Order: sequence, then structure tokens, then C-alpha cells
Amino acid sequence: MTEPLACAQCPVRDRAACASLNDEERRELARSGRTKLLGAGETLFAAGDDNANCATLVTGALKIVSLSPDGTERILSLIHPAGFAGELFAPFTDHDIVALTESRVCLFSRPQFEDAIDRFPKLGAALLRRTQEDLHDARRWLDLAQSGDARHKVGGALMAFAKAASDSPCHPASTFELPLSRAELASLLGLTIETVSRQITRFERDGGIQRHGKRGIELLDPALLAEA
Amino acid sequence: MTEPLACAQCPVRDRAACASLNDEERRELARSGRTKLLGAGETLFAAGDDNANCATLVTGALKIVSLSPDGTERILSLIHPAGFAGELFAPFTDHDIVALTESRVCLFSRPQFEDAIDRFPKLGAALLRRTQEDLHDARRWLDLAQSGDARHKVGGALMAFAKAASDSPCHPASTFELPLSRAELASLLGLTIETVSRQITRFERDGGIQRHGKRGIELLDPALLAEA
DNA sequence: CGCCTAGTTGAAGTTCGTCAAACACTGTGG
DNA sequence: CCACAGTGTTTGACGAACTTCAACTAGGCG
Repeated sequence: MTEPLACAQCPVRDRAACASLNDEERRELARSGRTKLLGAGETLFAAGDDNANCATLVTGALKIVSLSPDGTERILSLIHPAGFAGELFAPFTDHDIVALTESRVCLFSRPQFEDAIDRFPKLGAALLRRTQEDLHDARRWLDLAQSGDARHKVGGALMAFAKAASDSPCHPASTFELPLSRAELASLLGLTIETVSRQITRFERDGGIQRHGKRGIELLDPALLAEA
Repeated sequence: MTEPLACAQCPVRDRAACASLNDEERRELARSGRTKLLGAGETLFAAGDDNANCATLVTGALKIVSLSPDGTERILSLIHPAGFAGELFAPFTDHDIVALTESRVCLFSRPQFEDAIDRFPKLGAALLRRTQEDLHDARRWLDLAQSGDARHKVGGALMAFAKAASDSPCHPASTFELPLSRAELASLLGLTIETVSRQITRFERDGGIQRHGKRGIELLDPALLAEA
């Protein structure tokens, strides 16, 4: 289930928060961490947990979900490789964090990670930077969620995934795989599965995209999606 | 317009990020800051700015707004006293920050504030904590925005303001003033003015609240608002 | 082959947005 | 003092967009 860290081969070793550390500091932090492999759908942290851990995502993708009392799930955020999962200050988590695909994380106990932040201020600064980016991201999704129009929402989400799939952060990838099912897309956007499906076919009919299989998207006319 | 800081009388001196500093450190930080008084509707930072400043809110309330190309404004977040405004890492801001009511802020130049974080790691940790709380907050609004149902959205917003108005952070205040106009509420929730108005009158008709003037709200049945 | 899940498509019902009018409140000027 | 305009809010009628319900299609795997 869990193994010691092997930072040397880590694919996110110079993008994650720990990239701010020098080799010696990193070794020290690594001693308190473990890597863990999650299967698709497996939950990393559950709402109501005592919030004793935190983690950095190495490969795969996570979702942060809120479950309403009536059982419907809403996706509040996605975590991409090098992203950070967990809250350092709240006594309890109130959201589930679940693997979307098979994922590998670096798991740390919260007290040990807090200790590391105390001793290596650069680590704290790096985490601050990442948290501010997450905040910015959350606000972008909020912006989409408020736009009211389903066409905007789906178009904006497609563009967001196209950008996330590209290596250069600004230009969208011309072809990519959706990381989410229709149901997950719907719960991310506050729509129903059917509406998402209809908007996607509409974009294809209008020549904005071309579908390849269930999840493959080829971007033909980015402008059409960005401002519909 | 701007004056030197007077931390001794500051109403948020033990809740804002600078509360993490001791007296001497605080004095040093204070030398690089200025307080500024904003009239209602005045903008503190504008989208597209070079992002050279950041600020702590002392009194009043701010909103973070995104303006769509078509001119409609969407409120992404509110900033309450002791809250922090500005991004330390992005080269440009892409959201306006505007005063909702007459507000007083502590303004710092970004390089000087970053410098202070470097020298006083506790300040960085405090800011990290605050940013994580902001992130949590943004996700709560996102949760509301996704709920789809206008009744949930308005009910949730009323409860959020009731809690913000109370001294104890968990229990809602039984009577409070809405900090936002109907138009602002609408743009925060992704609804129209009319829908917000209708939902509020519906809550009053159903006995959940009692209105006192345009902005005054008396909370009669919190459970009705929380889970409608 | 048949079941099961994920996705698409269609028809009907509801909610919310749009347009329009009325109302309350404030401040201004006759 | 009152008429008046101006703003913010409420209310109503109507139409469009989304949800709901339901049937149907396409793959994947026993």
C-alpha cells in the first residue's frame, strides 16, 4: 500500500511544493513521508476525518467533492500532479478527496509536515504560492458556475481541460482526453448529465470540436468555445 | 488619502496576518505600510494592474469582481475585516477589488511585503492559514453556486451572512443587515435581481425570516433556510 | 450472446430569465 | 410644503432554458 519515497525519480520533483527544498532538506522531509497508490474511485481523505494527513499528488488526478445530504455529489475542485491535498489548520476535513484515475500520492502526517514548514520557511512559501493558485483556480470555476448559461459552462470547462492537457500553460492542447465522465462534468458545473451531453453535441454540430470516442476531444475552433 | 499606520488602535490587530508578529517586528512592517480610506464603490485594485500592492482590510467590506466582456459583473468573493487582498505571485491581477461600503485598509507594496515574509516566517505561515481559509470559503460559495436551485442559493447566502454577522463563528446572528444590494446578491449567486427578490419574499411568506427595511433580516427559522 | 454501464436523444414539465409596470425611499428644486 | 426625478426593490406575465422522465444506442466483459 505505502512505500518510502523515492524523490530522485519523482516526476513532479521540481514543480511540487517540496521543490523549494535543497537536497538535504528534501531528504529529511522524505523520511516522514510515504507514497501511496490509489485506484480509480478510491478515496484519499474522507469528510469528517480528523484531518491528520496531507499529500502531494505525483501522478493521476484527484477530485474534491462535497456530498449533499440527499446524496448528490458536487465537485468543488480538481487536483493535478504537483498539487497539494489537505488542510493544515482546520481540525476536520469537510470534503472527500477521491482519485479520478489511478493516482500516486506522497502522504505526510500533518504534524510532521507542519513541523517541516516551521523548520524550512521556503516550504511554507512554496505552499503559500500553491494555495494562492488554487484559490485563483477555484474562483475561475466559480466564475463559470455563475455564468448561468449552460453553453458557457461547458465551453469554459472544455477550454480549461484543453489548457490543463497542454504543456504550455496558456495555449490549449488541440487534442486531449477528458479526465471526467459526463456525470462528473455535470456535478462540476452544476448541471445535469443530459444538459452536458447536449451542449457537447451542439459544439460538435457547430464545428467547435470533434469527438473521438467517449472522452476524446479534438479542438477545432477554440474561439467558439471560449466566447459563445 | 493615505497615512502612516497606527497599529496600536487597529481593530483587527490580533486577527489579521500581522497578528503573528511581535511588537518589534510589527513596527518594522508598519514602516512600509500606509492606511487608506476607500469610499463605497471605490476600487482598490483594478484588473490588469501590475499587481504591485497588497492590503489587509481593517474596517468595512470589499468584493472581488470579475467583469465579463459584455459588462455584467460577477462577485467572486467578499473580503471581511482582517482579510487579505492581493496576490503575491501572479504578475497581473485579473479581478477588480472594490469597496462595498466605506472601508479602511492597510496598504503594502508587494516587494516589501514579500520581503517581510522572508524575514518573518511566522507572517508567511499566518498568510498561508488565511489563504487556506479563503480557499475553503471560495469552495463553499462554489458549492452553493452549483446547487442549481435558486432557493438553496439564496437560503445559503442568507445563512452565510447571518453567521458572518455573529461573533461566534458557528451560530448565526438572529438579526443582521445584508452587506449587499439585491444586484450584488444576484451577481454573487449567478441569479437575477428579480429571482433573488422573489426567493427572499418567499422565505418571508414561509416564516423563515422577517424583513426590516431593505437590508435588515431577522432569522426566524434557520433550518428552513439551511435545508429547503 | 446478453447483461451492464455510460452516453445520447426525445418529449413534457418547471424554473428561472426577460420585459414591463408599480412601489418605496431620497434628495432636489419650485 | 409639495411635485419631481432617480434609484433600488417588488411583483406580474410570458417565453426560453434547463431538468426530469424515459427510451434508445454503443461498448465492454462475463
